[in-house]
Amino acid sequence: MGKDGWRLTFEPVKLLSPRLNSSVKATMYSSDTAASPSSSPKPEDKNSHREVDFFSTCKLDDDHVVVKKENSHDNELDVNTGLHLLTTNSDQSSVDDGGSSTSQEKQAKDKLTILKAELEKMNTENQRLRGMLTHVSNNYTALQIHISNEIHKQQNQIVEQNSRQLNELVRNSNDSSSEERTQSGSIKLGDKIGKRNGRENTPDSDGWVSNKVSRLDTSKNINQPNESAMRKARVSVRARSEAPMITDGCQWRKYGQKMAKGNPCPRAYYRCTMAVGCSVRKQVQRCVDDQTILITTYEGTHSHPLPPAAMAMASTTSAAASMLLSGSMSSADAMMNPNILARSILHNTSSIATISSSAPFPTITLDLTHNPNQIQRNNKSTQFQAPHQGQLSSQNFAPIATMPLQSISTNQSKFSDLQLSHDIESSQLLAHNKGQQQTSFADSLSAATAVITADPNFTAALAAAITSIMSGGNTTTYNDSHTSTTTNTNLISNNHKTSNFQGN
DNA sequence: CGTATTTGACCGGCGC
DNA sequence: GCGCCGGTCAAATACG
Repeated sequence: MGKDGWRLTFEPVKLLSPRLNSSVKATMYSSDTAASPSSSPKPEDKNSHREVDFFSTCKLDDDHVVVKKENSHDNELDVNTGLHLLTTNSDQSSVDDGGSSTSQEKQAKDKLTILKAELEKMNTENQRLRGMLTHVSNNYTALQIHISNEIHKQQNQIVEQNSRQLNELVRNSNDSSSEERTQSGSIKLGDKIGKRNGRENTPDSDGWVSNKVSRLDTSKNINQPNESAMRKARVSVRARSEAPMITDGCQWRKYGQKMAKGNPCPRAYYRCTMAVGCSVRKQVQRCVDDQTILITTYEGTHSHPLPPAAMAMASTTSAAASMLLSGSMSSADAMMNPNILARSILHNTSSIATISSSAPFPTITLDLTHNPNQIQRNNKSTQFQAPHQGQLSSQNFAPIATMPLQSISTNQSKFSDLQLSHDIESSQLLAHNKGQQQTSFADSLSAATAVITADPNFTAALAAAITSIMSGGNTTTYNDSHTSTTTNTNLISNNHKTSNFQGN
């Protein structure tokens, strides 16, 4: 919008001061006639109708039509924020008008009042925009998930169709004596596919790991050789924290704890309790190498609105999971090309985000334990981040998707907040302020996830990594277990209806 | 007393 | 077939 537009739409702000109404209106009209070449007022009445035309031709929305209605307080809330750029000019014109009739002190008071009102309006507008941003962010995430699911559904249909066509070919090629037997076999295979698909789409399917995958499925379906290995994407977050669990804005209920092999620290299992049917679960475990590092592994997609505090983490995990799933990378491909992505991306960067190619679950790891200085210092060698327990050795854990160094540098000021270095952590521990520490971490994490998700380089790096894997592998397989990503589950028992917010 | 957590039992996958 | 392991369930317990 041009400068003229700003001035013209800003004029209603002056209506805050009734005393200035007449002069302001005069200014507005003069501005209208003099400085709106793009607008084309309809040649009707030159006063009242002209005002209507002015707003309409400035492409203002309904809110601004309201502004036109009356110079009441409602108007004050609907002023375009971009117009503040001309506040000085407009104020000067107002002051000039007033200066001719009142003292300068009164002018200053009026000006102060106007500025205060404008400040309030800006705050209001800021909050409104913030709300809109949250809303748009929510919609974006939901849309992304929906698109991903639709793609998977379509691919699933293609797989099923191809399977049936293959069976028909086999049946037709056989002689009449064996036709019946082959046909029954085809039906069985089709039934299996259908049953599997049906189960994946039913609410009963487990949104978590689904260890109860049928053996028949994995052994008989030639199109899905790695189904059991591609159940679901996980997003793992590594961060330094003394707290037993990081604060991510969601409500969790602990439902189990196990001693995992190779780690003296127990692994805790949590499920989201913000909604009854929410399938999101997470595992929390301390790193075996450095027990100050807390590894939180998320899986699933929230089926309910999230508070702003939880949006950052949820957006990050769901986006990362969607990206992983849309890659449709077979585990075998990844295992055979453990470093292909590392080679395909920048060599001289340290890992901020890593994708685990190890079976059984595609896992993306966001490492928040290194400060940017360390990252840049160590950029010579691709630093391996200790994998989540159960993610095998470094040979199998390929640090493949890395944030470009330039991106890190660009966002260094932001990342300096999120990279919880030892120094910061130690000072916080010395302060014995655990709550403050966790709040700081939550803020840092929010900032981190916001930066990560907003950074196109990060997305591009992940996309390039996945594309590289897909193009590098000989087989492009689709695993319909992806559809379970957003499938809700009823496994959560009814006695879990209440929850305790665990934000420390 | 209601709710959350703990913890042993159970289940399924997987390797040998 | 057996044992190991990860994940989940659910009764027991703790807690406010």
